[in-house]
Amino acid sequence: MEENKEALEVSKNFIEQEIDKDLEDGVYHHVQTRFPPEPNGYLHIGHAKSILLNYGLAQKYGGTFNLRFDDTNPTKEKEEFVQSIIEDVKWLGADFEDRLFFASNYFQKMYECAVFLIKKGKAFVCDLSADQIREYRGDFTTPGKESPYRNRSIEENLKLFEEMKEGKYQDGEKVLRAKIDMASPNINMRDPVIYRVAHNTHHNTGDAWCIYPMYDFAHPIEDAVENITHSICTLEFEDHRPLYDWVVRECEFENPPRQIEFAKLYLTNVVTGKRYIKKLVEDGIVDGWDDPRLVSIAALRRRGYTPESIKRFVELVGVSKANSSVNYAMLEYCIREDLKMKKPRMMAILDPVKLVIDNYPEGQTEMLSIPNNLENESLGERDVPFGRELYIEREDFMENPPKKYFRLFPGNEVRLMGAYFVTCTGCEKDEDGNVTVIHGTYDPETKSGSGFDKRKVKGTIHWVHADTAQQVECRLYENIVDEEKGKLNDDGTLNLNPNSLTVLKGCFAEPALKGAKAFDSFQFVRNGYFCVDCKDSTDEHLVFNRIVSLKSSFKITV
RNA sequence: UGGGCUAUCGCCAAAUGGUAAGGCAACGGACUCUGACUCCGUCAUUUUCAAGGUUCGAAUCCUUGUAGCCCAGCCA
Repeated sequence: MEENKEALEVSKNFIEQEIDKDLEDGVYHHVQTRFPPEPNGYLHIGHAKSILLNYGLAQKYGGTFNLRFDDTNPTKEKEEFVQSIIEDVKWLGADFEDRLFFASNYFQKMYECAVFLIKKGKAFVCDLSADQIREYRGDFTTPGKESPYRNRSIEENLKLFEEMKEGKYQDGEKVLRAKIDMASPNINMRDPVIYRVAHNTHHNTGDAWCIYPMYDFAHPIEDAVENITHSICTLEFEDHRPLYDWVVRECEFENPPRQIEFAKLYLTNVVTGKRYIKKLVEDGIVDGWDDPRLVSIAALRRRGYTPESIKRFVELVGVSKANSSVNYAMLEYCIREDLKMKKPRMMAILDPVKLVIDNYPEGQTEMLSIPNNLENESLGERDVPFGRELYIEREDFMENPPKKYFRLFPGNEVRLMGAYFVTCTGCEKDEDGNVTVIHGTYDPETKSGSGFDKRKVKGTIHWVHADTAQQVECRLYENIVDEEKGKLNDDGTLNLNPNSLTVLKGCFAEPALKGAKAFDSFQFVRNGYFCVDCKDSTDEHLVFNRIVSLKSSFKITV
């Protein structure tokens, strides 16, 4: 038993090892993490990794986790996104309690920090245009030139910055820059802009400010103000770490936070990246941010993924600094794992063909009690009507079967799931040779649950009762992108899957799904797990045994 | 091309100088009232990007290469 426990214990990831070290060395005495999204879009599976990682660390170390909106750029941010992000983070189970913060609520503090830097001679107001600043910055191989405004007096800088704040200048006319090192091999350290003028209405602060701090200046301050210990972000910010450290040092914060970077999550066969998702949504290629073909949190939720399955997925994937692309099959595995014990398994027929049981009394209907989930008795049973005429899956019958075909063919006996054994006696066809009706006979002795064991059958098929079945429309969703990492091709195109949405009409479901209004949209998961569209009213899942295959791709330009 | 980072099975990923975990996928086989699930087995020893070196011992240390990712926004 104890051995088992140990085997199950996952080894610590590199971030946890770093935290252990910090705690041992007394650098920090607690752990405080945060998830700091900019409210400029919907969250996706990649964010889930960050959210669950940060929340998980806080939990493991007995610390707390904040949700903070990094809303320092009024031109991109919207209230709509704030709401959706809050909803998604909560749904994932990352409990930030009452610690919901906005970077924009720290604008005064950031302003004071900027003034403090000016007074220390560490920041200056620069009149160079954006283009000029770029020229002065140099490039990878040539060092930058110092701005002619770099050596203004502290008094002048203070006055000018105050005027920037008061709205005396147009957008782009002046900026505040940190005074660091124009010759640094790290371009981020070449006197970076830390405040710009932007006469925009902010979703939170309205028109209170017309100067806004840049990420590199704002983020370390946000972290420090919230007493964050470990500021976890993605790899592309590694080059910014020296600047992060510069800001917290020069602003003289006590117990400054520490930035640690990890590799983003990429999934094969999907579009990650807000930019591409946005394009797909705006071009109407998908139906919205929660279209089940996407991997936004909202889409995954609608598609039937549970928070637990996503959490499990993130744990399985692990954390490292190596750029990698996780196989989509891993995500599917996680949802199958989660669903197979928790959800009832009901029957539906996607491609129906009638099966008539000729020796079953005409007009008779009986209710069969079928377990909702054989592996989890606590999910109970449901009543399913059974009668003379049923629908079964077209591919569960073959007139001339190949070897090892265990389902229905003339002379073969199979079990109707939860019901009786039925032997195929033949079929009717139309003039084109398509099967229209299959005939069979059943054996009353073989009723499910009766303990009948005189003979066995190799195949079991699902069915619905023709008279009482619900006619439904099924939407089969595949991933929208059929390409590694969901990234752009060299020619600026994305490979899309033409069969990402297949609408099947004339499908039938058992009556128990009657309340499942949203049955009009459900999702192929893998090896037959389908779920009803969870958007509106239900989260029922169905089980099936067919696989939909991918076909060739077409392209769109993004 | 300057700087930063990374490289371990088809895909993730452990191993912190002591003799290559685990999961996904795949493939066998058993079981089966869902061809699912479950179970059992196989899956890095001319082995850790390559080539040298140090060491009793190297994925781990050193040297020299190679490949990939990120950076020249008044975005985050």
